[in-house]
Amino acid sequence: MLTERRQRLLQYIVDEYVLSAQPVGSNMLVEKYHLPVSSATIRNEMAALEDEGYVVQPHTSAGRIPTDAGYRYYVEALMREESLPDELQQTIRHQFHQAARELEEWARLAAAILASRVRNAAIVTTPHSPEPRMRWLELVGVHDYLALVVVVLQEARVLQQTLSLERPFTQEELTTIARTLNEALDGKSAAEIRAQEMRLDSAESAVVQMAAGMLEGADVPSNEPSYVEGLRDLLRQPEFAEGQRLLGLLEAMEERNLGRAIPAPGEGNVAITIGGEHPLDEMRGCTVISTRYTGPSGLHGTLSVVGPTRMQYPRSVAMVRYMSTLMEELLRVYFA
Amino acid sequence: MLTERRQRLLQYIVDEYVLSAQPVGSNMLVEKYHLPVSSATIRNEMAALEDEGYVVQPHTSAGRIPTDAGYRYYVEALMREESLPDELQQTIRHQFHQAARELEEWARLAAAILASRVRNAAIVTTPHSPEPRMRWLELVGVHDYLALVVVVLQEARVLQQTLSLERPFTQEELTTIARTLNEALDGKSAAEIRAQEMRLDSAESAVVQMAAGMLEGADVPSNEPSYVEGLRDLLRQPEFAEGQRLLGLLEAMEERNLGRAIPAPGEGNVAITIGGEHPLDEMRGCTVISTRYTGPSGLHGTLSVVGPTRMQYPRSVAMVRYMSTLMEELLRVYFA
DNA sequence: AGTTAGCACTCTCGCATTGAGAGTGCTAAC
DNA sequence: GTTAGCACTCTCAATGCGAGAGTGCTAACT
Repeated sequence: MLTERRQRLLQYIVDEYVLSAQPVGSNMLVEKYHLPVSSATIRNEMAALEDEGYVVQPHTSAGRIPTDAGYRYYVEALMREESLPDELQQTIRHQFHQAARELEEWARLAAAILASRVRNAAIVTTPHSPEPRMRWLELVGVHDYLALVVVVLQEARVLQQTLSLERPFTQEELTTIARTLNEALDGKSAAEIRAQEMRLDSAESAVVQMAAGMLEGADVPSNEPSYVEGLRDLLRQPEFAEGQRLLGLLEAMEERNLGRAIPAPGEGNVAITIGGEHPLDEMRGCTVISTRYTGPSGLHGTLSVVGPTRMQYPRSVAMVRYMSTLMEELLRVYFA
Repeated sequence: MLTERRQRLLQYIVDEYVLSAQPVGSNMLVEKYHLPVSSATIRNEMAALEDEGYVVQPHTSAGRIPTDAGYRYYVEALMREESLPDELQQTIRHQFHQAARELEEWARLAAAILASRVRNAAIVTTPHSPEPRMRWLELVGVHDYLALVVVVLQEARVLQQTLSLERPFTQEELTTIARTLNEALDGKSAAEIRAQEMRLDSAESAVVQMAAGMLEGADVPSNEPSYVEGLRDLLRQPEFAEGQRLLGLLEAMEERNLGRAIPAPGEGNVAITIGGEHPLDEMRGCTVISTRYTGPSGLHGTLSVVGPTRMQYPRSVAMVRYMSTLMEELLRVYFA
């Protein structure tokens, strides 16, 4: 447990370093914050903080910068949570009301706003349900032997897939099949569809199989549509100036799934993963702040900010939190 | 018009520079290519090439590197077009046959393969038609006052948009409206729909308006879904090592539309835009190689490779060309 | 006229040196 | 517990230097 004074000191160091990206020295702190002690005292205290592992100096005779543990302490104990100014809330709200009334569009917009406000990358997944249920099914012929299977989920998400037919079907035939199946499958989940006993001819059975597969596929994390915005802002950070650093991050974000890179907090919480706490090596040096937003009937999605560990924590947390409540509000109204 | 020897020389310089990213000197050329003249002669010739504007030296006493004009000459006159080895063609073909039979998936895969083979970024737009036509329309209720309008285009593309209803509608009512409209609108373009005289109640009219709008929106370039792959590879190029260079490019590619950054060649041609030939400043230093692939009934899309001007032209052109014919073949079969 | 050997010239790059500046840790005194 | 003072360390920018690369030019050769 740190003394009161060391806590304040750590807080100053983090705040300063986040702002300037420069190691923070004792003199500077005394002057800037009008501390009632001399720089020598501060130096003693900083040495203590270093012993505890909260700060390091990049080299002898440089100021201190926070370690991952330092940020962690800051986040847990020192950070005072901000709330967004009313006018900013209004501005953002306004941007949403100007946007089209589409779930996808909202997610994209949320990512864009988040990224631009925290000046880092943001990732938002569109709302989806853990157990997607069928709302509507349609078969549209592309040509005699090929049909498009269009599935609408209860969560107002539309999936499509192509189905090869074993013999020519007319559109009338397809429509008839779709109508029959629609009645049988309405509101059902993939598991329920597969469990259901039905008398089906082979074409119908193929469609049912495909529909069930589509439902199952819809909840696989890699298929969760997500929007990444603000990579530019990330590239602008001095941490990524050489570009090679970002390369690893990009690969981590593109290839493997975001799911592994981004922690999934419980509802209402904001998860903060700092630097070395990440399971992925490429994410060292990065902090991810993420939360989960939920809507009616199990619908949920994730909002995250990705940046260097040196990031504006209070502001980012406030933004993520606010965007989350906003998305939840929008979802409630949408599915009124 | 360059003499035969100077042409060869330019070709060597381009080939070498593309490979090594280092300025090319006279001695090196004589040795590596066993030229029947001395390095002094080569120096004279290179000075001449420099006068003509095809090469420059980054500083006195460095070798020469090609200018944009040099690359242009190379592309026009010197480059011998490669064709892809049969086995590579087979490999690629195989990758496509393993993929799902979806237009979107094909475009994504094409971008990924293109990028990985030329080690640069690749952009592929999904096939779309210049005048999209209605194939199918469906209305799915989300709740009493909200419905999803799902439109399937003839090109097997599915659009969705949300429609606010002025009074509560049951799903039966919605289905009836959709059925009526389907008959009236089948195969029609946005213009034809708007021109058509119909007796409609206000709900039907709202749906028709929205559908027409969706059709129109589908061909706006900014809505053309496109897949960008291989940004990693781009970042790996020494030209973009500092990262800030790429930043401009990323912005150009994200914000304004790709349409402006990417030339649209006539059918069957491969357009090559080199460095300063680009209208956008951010693209200086980059070459874009792109072609258009076409399918049945006016369907078309674009395949492009984006890289530094120092790029493997023959190989890239061959890849782009091959992927284009492959996409065309796939489209033909798909819409058989 | 074209080619070439020879050579002076120029520029980059890596390396070591230097001095200023920043910031520390330590000690001894308050 | 605090602090003044000071030696110490390390970075950073500037400077100088030598090696190396590659050129352009000239004069001689075919």
